[in-house]
Amino acid sequence: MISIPKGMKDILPSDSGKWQYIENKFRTIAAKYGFSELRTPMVEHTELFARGIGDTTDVVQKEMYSFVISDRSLTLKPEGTAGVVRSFIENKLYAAGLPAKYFYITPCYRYEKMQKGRQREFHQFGIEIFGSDNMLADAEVILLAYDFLTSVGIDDVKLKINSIGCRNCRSTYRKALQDFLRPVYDQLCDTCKSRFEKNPMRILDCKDPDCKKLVQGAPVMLDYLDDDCRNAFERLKELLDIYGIPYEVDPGIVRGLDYYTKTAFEFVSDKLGSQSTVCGGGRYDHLVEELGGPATPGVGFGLGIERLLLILEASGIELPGSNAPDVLVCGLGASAQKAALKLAADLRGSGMSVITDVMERSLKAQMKYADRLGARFVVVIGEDELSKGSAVLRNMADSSQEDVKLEDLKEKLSKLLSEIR
RNA sequence: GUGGGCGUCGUCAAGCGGUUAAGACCCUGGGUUGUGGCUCCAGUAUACGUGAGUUCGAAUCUCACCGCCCACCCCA
Repeated sequence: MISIPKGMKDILPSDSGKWQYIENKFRTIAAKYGFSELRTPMVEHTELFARGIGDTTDVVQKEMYSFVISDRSLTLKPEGTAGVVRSFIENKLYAAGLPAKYFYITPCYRYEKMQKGRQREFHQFGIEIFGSDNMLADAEVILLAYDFLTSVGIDDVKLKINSIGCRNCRSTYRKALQDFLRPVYDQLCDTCKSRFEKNPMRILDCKDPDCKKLVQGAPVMLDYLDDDCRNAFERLKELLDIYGIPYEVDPGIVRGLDYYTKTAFEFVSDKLGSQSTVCGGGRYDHLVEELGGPATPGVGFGLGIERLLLILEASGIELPGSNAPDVLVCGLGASAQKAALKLAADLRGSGMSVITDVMERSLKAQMKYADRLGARFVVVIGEDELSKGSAVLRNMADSSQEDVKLEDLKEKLSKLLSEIR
């Protein structure tokens, strides 16, 4: 047997309804806020991610699905934003006027070790707003995510926000933090030693008890923001209050992708094991420019669909979206079968979901079949009914049944079905 | 890259040195009623991850490999 590659997951028929529901919900909400879908290819030039995400990040250094074909190095997208930015620039979408608002739904690929809430192929949807450096844009991005999560019934995720400043404040802060830690460098744990140069802000978040002690009293990013960035952060908090979105300031939020500036945020859940982030995003004021476009600020989020489903499941939230047919039509005997098949086609024509048996099994077996599929009604046509020009209509929910004239059946059924829905 | 746990019918799950390797669910057929869900009867399976080793004897013990899961790291 050839099995699925590690880290990949089939989305089985028993689950695909949930996926469709989630995707539709997101499309609907995104449209409500004026976002349009932008679809970009699965594969981009490796360089796009190296420059966009940052070539010192873990994602780029060791997690990309890259391959060389015909002397070009290509990579399966590890996240959604870079491709959208590339397309925005390449198609000169900025010329159509700003702000520009897009959403996407896409698989992503990262070569990592599997664990709860983490796969090598995973699915993400997200939004981006280009052209606004105003916190109204950041707040709208967060609002949309919040609106979405609430609308699918999730009410216990926490929003954590932070500002990691612009380039200027960040480099002064970085220095200050390194200066603070340098005297105790030798006492840091091994991972933190390697973080010291690469990503010193992560040291603040280390779980090692020794490191925790050592970072006591360390400088805090928020104290190093320049006036502009501090005002922006205050403004963002104000706007979140206006929208009535609860949040908590967490100076430990440091997005792992290099392109972020100022606003960084995460929606976290305690139902995800150690991968607690279900949605993450922030502002990236230089990404468009760095990738060769006109200086254009941007802000957006990405939300992990698998993680969302994990939360929903752990919360006992049932999603609508069953594939149960409306009716099973059963014909007993050759001429009744003929009538049944015609009837089924007719009913489908009027929009109902109709099953007929394709194994010519007994009535009893077909009833079981209907039950297993969750069919709401069964129509039985036997020789008796056929000669009377009628059929038996059975309601599976309450086991009631009645004779109905064939010509009245369609109308009767659609009436009953509309009552149920 | 580093740790820890686990691999028995399609699924769940007993068995822990000698068993015809339980049981339940699912599935199929049938009884009560041309008719499901409840009930009763019957039926179907090449199930001990792979390979070595220990032993008179291994699903049970040892080792290796493979696979799955979880955690570190990182992130959606």
